[in-house]
Amino acid sequence: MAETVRQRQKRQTRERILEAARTLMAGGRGLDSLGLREVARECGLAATSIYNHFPDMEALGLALIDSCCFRLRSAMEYERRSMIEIGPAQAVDELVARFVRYLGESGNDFRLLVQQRLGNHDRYRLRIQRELQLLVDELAEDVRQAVSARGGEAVPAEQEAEAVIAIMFGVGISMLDSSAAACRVLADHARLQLQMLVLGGRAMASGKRL
Amino acid sequence: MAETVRQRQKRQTRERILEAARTLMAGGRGLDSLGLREVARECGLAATSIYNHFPDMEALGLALIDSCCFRLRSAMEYERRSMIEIGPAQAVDELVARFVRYLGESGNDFRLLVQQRLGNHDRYRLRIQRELQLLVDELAEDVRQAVSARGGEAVPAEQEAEAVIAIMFGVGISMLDSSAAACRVLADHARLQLQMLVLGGRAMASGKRL
DNA sequence: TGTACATCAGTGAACGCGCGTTCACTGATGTAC
DNA sequence: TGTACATCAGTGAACGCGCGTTCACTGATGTAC
Repeated sequence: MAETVRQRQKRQTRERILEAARTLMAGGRGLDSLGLREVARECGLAATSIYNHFPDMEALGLALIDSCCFRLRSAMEYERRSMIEIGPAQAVDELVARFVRYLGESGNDFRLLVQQRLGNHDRYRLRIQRELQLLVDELAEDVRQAVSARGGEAVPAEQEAEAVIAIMFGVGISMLDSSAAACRVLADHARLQLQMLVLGGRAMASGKRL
Repeated sequence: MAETVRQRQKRQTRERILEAARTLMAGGRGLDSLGLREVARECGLAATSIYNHFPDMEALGLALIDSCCFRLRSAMEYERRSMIEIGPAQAVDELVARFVRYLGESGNDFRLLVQQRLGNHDRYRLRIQRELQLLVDELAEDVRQAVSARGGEAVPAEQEAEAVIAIMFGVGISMLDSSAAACRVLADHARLQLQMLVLGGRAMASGKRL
């Protein structure tokens, strides 16, 4: 059955609430300090109306985290598709370029996720950890596929993927506070660091050790 | 002139306040949500007494951040000394071992620092960014010295150091939520990832490209 | 050394404020006949 | 199609509570003579 007017309005209001919360988190505030009345004010609702959409503030926070996870996942999943076809050098460039684009569009999401990954709220934290692990797993799988498709030696793919994410996130965090010019420099850093890592993965796969 | 009784007591109370604040931050709460009365309760003082030591809550937060930075710096600075003398393989092991020990002793410090690095409070954030940059700079300098002492080729030291810190922090964050057994596995990951990176740095220094 | 005064860490009451949540209510939308 | 009733998103007042900060005060410690 088609959505009734009431259902549509309710859905739209819910989206307005989440969008308002997302707006308020810009600037790096902790999710701890997000206030119900503040969210209501931001989206032009009475404070109590929020309770028609979320049973309490915790549920609102979780929904916000979920939407951030979804956007991160979408951005990076699209990315990983193309990685198999192009070579490792281009793959690194693509990966960085897309991550930079994601940060430009959803930098505050990223900030929120990394922040809450360390927060005291178990459900938020577990949700984010799971999401990031999926990211690593998918990247590792792609590394495996890409390498085997090109007939290369086996590399420690899972470790390489983990390090790739760590390096990108590290640079990403620095980018959040940087000007556009500084971001370009940081993106160069990320590319170089990832190249270094991938070279090391190859070396290790062909038996080299420190 | 020697410290008077009053001065000593004041200093000790100040330390008690900071220690109480530090205790309360265990478990990953945001610094945003740390309350004055809560801190006072934790260290057995009247709430208003805090104002004899810190002009406001912001100053208390900043002092707390400072003490966390100091402990991180001390832990890692001691580490870096020995890096020049031993080889790269042992240096990686040492680095990871000391970082793991630091996390064991001051895991909550680390959590707080990484969290506030993304916070909305400019002074906190800048202080932490500066501290981490110093860590990277010192590590880069050591990489340069160690490599040149052993007659190796020039490696992109600054980039390597940045990636080393990113990888260690990434693993460190995962360790915060992990059992002792899982931590040992994660430490293995860190070692492998760092070895991979250093191998890649060497390859890159000798002209290899992707 | 003893005394009189100054300093100042710590106290408890009070301030105005915004918090999350509950409640009874309104009125537009949906539904059954 | 028209009507009578049910649903439920949104409202505004009210709750108890803890917040950061101020203030005048106490009494132990420090200092000058």
